[in-house]
Amino acid sequence: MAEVTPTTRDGSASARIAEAVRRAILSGEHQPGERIVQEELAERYGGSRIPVREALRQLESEGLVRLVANTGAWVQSLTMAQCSEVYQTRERLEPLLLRHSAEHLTDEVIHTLDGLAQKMEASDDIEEFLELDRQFHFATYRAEGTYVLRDLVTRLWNTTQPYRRAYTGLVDQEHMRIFHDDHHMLVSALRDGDMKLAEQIVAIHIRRTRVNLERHPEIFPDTDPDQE
Amino acid sequence: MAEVTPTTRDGSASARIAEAVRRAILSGEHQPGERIVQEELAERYGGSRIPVREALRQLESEGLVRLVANTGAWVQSLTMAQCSEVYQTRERLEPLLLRHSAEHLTDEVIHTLDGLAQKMEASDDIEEFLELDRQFHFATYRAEGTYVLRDLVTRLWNTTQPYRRAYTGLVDQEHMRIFHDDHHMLVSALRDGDMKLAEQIVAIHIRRTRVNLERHPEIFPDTDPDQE
DNA sequence: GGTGGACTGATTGCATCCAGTATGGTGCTT
DNA sequence: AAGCACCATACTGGATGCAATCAGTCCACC
Repeated sequence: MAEVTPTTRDGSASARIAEAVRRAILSGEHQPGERIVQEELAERYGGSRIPVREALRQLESEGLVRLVANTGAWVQSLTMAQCSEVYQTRERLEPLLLRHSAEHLTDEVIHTLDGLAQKMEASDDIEEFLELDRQFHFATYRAEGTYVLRDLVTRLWNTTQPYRRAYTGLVDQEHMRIFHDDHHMLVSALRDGDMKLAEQIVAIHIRRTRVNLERHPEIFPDTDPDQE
Repeated sequence: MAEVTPTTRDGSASARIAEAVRRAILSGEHQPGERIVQEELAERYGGSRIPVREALRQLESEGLVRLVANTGAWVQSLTMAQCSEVYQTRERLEPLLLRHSAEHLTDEVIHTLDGLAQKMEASDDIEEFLELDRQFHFATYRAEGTYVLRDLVTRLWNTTQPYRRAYTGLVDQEHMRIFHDDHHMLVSALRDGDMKLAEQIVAIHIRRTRVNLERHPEIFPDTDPDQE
């Protein structure tokens, strides 16, 4: 999986564990709402509970894990409203990030994008599809120099990953067709260097996905047990 | 100081320390680039280094602290480019947050806003000014139910606080006049229920501050020692 | 039979202790 | 005198162990 880590600066155990748990959550190995026991992670990744706890703190700050004092940790689950909120945030931020990336989108990058878009269209495996989709969009986000915005967007993608997975399993041919069309249109706009259009396409693409997600309340938890 | 905590869910030592250090950074007690020694914090807040380390991990994730493995922790410092990036992000997000808050902006809230705007105009103390400014804007952000977006905005405010402080000390009468006018116009638009205008004012207000900040490169660190 | 309370097992939170690593200073070499 | 290597010190990273807290269960009582 690519582009999963928002902010890792050291190679210590706690960072390693944070990365591993993050991947486990994003890959669907740990489902939203699932309990996380410190000692299990410690044993699994070979260490004591100390680095595990630090990793969980970090993941909590990233919105992937929910900690309750003296009680435990759970994989964060979002209500539909919260998920929608994240998507609305992405609608605003990703066009901005794309704009910052404009100068780095060389012919070579665009060629890669084209390849990814086609490969995605040929894919019939959900996990592969999700991974390609992620690679595609982040390939367009190459803003360099500073990383605040890309980190932010990465986190937003991460927190909504489980619902993207659930939704992808439900989507019909017609919507999938439109989804792929968006990608091809984006590649085309970028090839023409029409950044204004590209930004609009990204915003619409995200919004389209959000609206579709909102049509499937069944993939979200029924009640929202006061998880602030 | 109000509205400082983005995501605190427990009352344990590590959460208490995180809160205290966060406040110390935001209040200017700890300057960007300043070294943070775990043991000093442990002694100061009464505890061992374990909860201190967890607190630092959390603050790192919030962008207030920078950790380097086996070396130490520093108060995060931003380059001008990074600071500008945060402001551009705010330009996109705060109007969205304001829109979500619309239904909660009762007459009473607007009266409070008006009071804050006037009090700010009368203030000649930088710290008081900064605090009032924060209170003013967050009083307009009352979106309830979900908190992702408000947490995000809180974090963005937090990471740029030191530079807002430095800039406030430099600003001249003319710019200050415009700054206050923005606030009064915002109150007026909210009073009229003209949310579209209100959103525009917020965006312009943030952009104006960003542009002014960019005119003062001297408040940012000269070099940017590869702090990713 | 249902409800309330006490107990027990499991798990978290934290402190102490030890090992590993980076930094700064000193002395030696060229 | 300048540069380099080495060493000592201070700090961080992690493991173990103990106290505190929560959840789930069983039993008594209504």
